[in-house]
Amino acid sequence: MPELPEVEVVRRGLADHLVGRTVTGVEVLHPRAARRHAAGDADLIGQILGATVASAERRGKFLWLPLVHGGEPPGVLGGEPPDLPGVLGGETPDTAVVVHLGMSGQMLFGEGVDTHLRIRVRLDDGTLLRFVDQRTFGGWAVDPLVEVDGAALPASVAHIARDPLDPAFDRAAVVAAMKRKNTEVKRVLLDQTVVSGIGNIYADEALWRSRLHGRRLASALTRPALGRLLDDATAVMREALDQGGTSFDSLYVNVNGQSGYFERSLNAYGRDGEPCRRCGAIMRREQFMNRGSHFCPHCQTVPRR
DNA sequence: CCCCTCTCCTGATCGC
DNA sequence: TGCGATCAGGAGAGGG
Repeated sequence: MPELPEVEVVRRGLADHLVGRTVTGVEVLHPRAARRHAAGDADLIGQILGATVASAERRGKFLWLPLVHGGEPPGVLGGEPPDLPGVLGGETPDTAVVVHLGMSGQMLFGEGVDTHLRIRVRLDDGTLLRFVDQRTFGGWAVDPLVEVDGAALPASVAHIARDPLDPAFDRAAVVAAMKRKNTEVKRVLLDQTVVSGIGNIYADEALWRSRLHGRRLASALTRPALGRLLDDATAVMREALDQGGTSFDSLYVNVNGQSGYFERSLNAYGRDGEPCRRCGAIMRREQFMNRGSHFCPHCQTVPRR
């Protein structure tokens, strides 16, 4: 399940391979991959074809590729990277391809035969970019870029809060927003309009580190406790990103398991029935929000309610 | 506005 | 061996 660290690994790979490249071919092979593009497959293709990728951006779990359209390819044909981020050949992008990996999406470079190939893009240097997605929860769309709070965001990403790795992330404001929520704290961690990038795995890990049960009410926790929880979520995602750099190939993220990180470093997710690494109590799993929640019943006491 | 439930999808796995 | 049921969950639509 790609959450912030896995998506950031993908973003870096896209930045390395796509910036300055011009799209010479696009095929949409499965209608669900373009369902978020309201104007339809043909329009999506038309907006990407011939465009040049200016950069590779991310907020939370959303990726996007700002596009420069028309005319001369920018002066990077000799391989010179653009020196102004987000600006290529003097043009400012006003649209972007938004990519969400959903549950199982992968962005892969090179020729390949994939059962779940959804979109293929040919680039001006001859390479092929493949969007492969088994469960089809992911997809692509082309959106106008809009300015929100000093950031240029695709319209469909405008409602997503900054993530903890964003230099402009406002920790105090997020803690205050968490405190205002009259709902269980795990819901708040997963609410991408409060803080983005955290999914089910890192929510469980952060709650374990903070010794909090996810069903505790956010509004009943102290601001310092909420701050520590946010810091724990940030730390676990940073550590995962660090390990992602070594245990994942930068372009071939295995979202279905078997990475070094998932084998070694998870303390909560998927460890039900095993001893807590802190106290030895047997970890438990319960249903919450139609998904699994993993916790230590000794370290993370269940609220009465 | 706020909160919460449901739905989309397909491969792996399990029990009979 | 086959087959149906269950499970996994990000995000948004829609209900209360």
